[in-house]
Amino acid sequence: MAKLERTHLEIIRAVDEHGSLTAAAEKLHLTQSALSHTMRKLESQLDLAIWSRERRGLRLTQAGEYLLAVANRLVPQLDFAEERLRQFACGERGALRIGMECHPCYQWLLKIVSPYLAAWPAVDVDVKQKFQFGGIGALFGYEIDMLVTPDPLYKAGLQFVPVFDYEQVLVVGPRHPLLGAAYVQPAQLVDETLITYPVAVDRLDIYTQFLTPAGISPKRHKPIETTDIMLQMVASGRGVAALPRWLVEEYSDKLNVTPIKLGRKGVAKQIFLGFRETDAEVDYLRAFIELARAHRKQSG
Amino acid sequence: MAKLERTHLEIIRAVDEHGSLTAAAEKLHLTQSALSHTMRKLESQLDLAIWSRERRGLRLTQAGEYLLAVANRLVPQLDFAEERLRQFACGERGALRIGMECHPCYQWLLKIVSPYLAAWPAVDVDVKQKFQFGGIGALFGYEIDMLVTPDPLYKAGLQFVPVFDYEQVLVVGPRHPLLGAAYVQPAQLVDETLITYPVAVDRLDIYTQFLTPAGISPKRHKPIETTDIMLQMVASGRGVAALPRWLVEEYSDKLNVTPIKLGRKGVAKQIFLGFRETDAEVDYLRAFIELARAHRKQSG
DNA sequence: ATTACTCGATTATTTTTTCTCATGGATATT
DNA sequence: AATATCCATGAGAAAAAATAATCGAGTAAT
Repeated sequence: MAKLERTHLEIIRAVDEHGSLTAAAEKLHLTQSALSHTMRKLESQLDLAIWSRERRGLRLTQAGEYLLAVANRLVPQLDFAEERLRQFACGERGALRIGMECHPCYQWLLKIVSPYLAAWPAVDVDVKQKFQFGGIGALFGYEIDMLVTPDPLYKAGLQFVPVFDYEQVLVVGPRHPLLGAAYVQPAQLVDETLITYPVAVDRLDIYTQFLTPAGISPKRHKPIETTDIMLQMVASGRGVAALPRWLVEEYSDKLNVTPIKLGRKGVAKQIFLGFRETDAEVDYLRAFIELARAHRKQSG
Repeated sequence: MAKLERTHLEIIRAVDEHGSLTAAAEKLHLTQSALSHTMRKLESQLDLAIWSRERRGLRLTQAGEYLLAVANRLVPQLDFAEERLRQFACGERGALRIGMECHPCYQWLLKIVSPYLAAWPAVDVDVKQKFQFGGIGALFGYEIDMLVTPDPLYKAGLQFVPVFDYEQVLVVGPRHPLLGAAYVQPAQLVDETLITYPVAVDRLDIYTQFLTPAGISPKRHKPIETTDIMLQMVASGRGVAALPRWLVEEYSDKLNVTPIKLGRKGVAKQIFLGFRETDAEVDYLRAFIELARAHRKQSG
C-alpha cells in the first residue's frame, strides 16, 4: 500500500543535509508543514518511524538511516536520468562521465578531451576523481560511464581496452648523485626522500613493482597532491619521485628534472579505458576510445 | 520543471512488458486514460517523445529505450527498499540476498543456510544465480548482498573472506580405465568425454588450471545443468567430470563414482564470500560469514 | 522566572494533481 | 463493411498535496 516516492527520498536527504524540516522545506521550495505531512503519511503507512522525535529536532532511526542510504544512492541517478533526457530533447547526444583512478592519467586525459569536445559538440564531458566504492564500483553504480585506470578488470559486464603504453621512471633533480646513471636499483633509494601522490602504498607502482619486491623502503615518504609542486620539489633537490616518462619529458623544458629508468628493464605500464558492456555500442563512447587509441599511435 | 517520478518508470516498464498502454493499465490497476495522460504530460514537459506513435501501438524512441533501461535498474531497487522497510516495521532484521557464481557452491550453501535460518528467524534468505553484470556487478548494483564465488576481487568497496577450501578432482565411473590411479595427467583425457556445467570454458577450473596450460582438449565436451544428472552420466560410463572432492564423496554412497586427483599436486580451490564494505557491520551478515567459517572448521 | 525563539505536529482549507468516464480518430482483422 | 483494438483527448470527479494558522514543547538569553 505504501509507495516509496521520489519526494520521500528527497525530503530525507534535504533534512539530513540541513538539519531540520524547516530548513529542508526552504531548500525544496515547500513549507515545513508539507514535509511534515508527507513524511508522517509515509510513516503511518509503513507503521514505522523514520525519525525519532526527541528533545528538539529529528534524529534518524535505524530504518531512517537505511532510507537515507537508499536516497543518497538513487536520487542522484534520477537527477542524472532527467538531465540526460533533457539533453536528448535538445538534440544533444548525452554526457560522458569519466572517472580517473590514477593521478598522472589526468595530464594524458586532457590531451584526449580537447579534440573530443571539438569532434562531438553535442556531448558533454565530466571528469570525476572521487568515488565512494572506487572506480569499478562507480562504473557498476552508474556514477561514471568510462574509467581511466592502470588496473583493468576482466569481469562480466565490463570491458577494458588498452589505450596508452608508457614507462614509469624515477625523476631526479639537477644535483642528484644518480644523475646520468643508466638505471637505478631499489637499494639506491634507501637514503632518499620519495615524493608520491597521497594514495595507499599498494596503489603506487614504485612500491608494488620496484621497492616492495626488493624489500626496500625509502628513508622518508612525502605525499604531495599536484604534479607541478611534486616536480618543483624534485627540481630543488628535496627528494625524488616516480612518474610516467612522457610526463617528465614534458616538464623538462621548464624544470630541471631528469628521468632515470627503474631497474635494468624499466617498469612498463599501460592505461586502460573501462566501460559497461551495455554501452559498447554507444557511438560517442566508442568515438572516445578510438580517439584515445589514435593518440597512442601518434605519440608512440 | 519536469520531474521523473516512480510512476513514469513503472509505466514504461509495464508497457514494455505487456505491449500496450491498455494491457499495462490493467496490470497497474489504472485506466488506459490515466497512463496516457501521465506520460503525455511528461513528454510535453520534457518536450521529448518517449514513444513514437506509428501505425497502431507504441514503439520506444531512443530516449524511451534509455528511460526503460533506467526504469529496469531503479524500480527493483525501490521495490526492495520498500520491502526492507516493511521488514523493519515487523521487527524483522532484513533479507540476505545471496548470489552464486559457481555451480557446485550451491550444495555447500544449502548446508550453511539451514542452520542460519534457524539461528536468525527474523532474516529472510534469497538465492540468485543469474545476474545481468555478473556477481561483482550485482553486489555493486545492490541486486544481492553477498556473493559466493571462487574468484575474489580485492577492490575498493568490496570485501572478500575465504570460507571453504576444497580440492577439485576428476570423477570417473566404475569401469573406467583410470580407476585406481593415484592421479591423472592432462594427456590422459584426450580421448574422453568431459561433462561440465554449461558455462564459458574460462570459468571452468579443469580448463584454466589443468587442460589449457597443457594445451590439451578432451575429445568431446558435454554441458549438463545439474549435478545429479552429471554424476549419473559419469557413473554410467558416458564421460568424466570435474567437481569438488567433498561433493563427490557425498554422492559416492548412492552412485558408483570415484574421485581422482588432477595432476600430481591436485587442484586446490577456495570459496569466498564477498560483500559491500558498507555492510561490514551489519550483524546478520557477519553472522552468516561466521557460520560459514565455523562450518569449515568442522568439515576440514 | 519571564520572554523570545525555534522546532515539529496538527487542523482546516485551498490548490493541484491524478484518475475516470465518455468519446473520437486511426489502424488492423474478418 | 463491420468490428475490434489501440491511443488521444476534454471535462468533471476524486484524491492527494500544499498552505496558512495555530499549538505545544523545548531551549536560550535576559
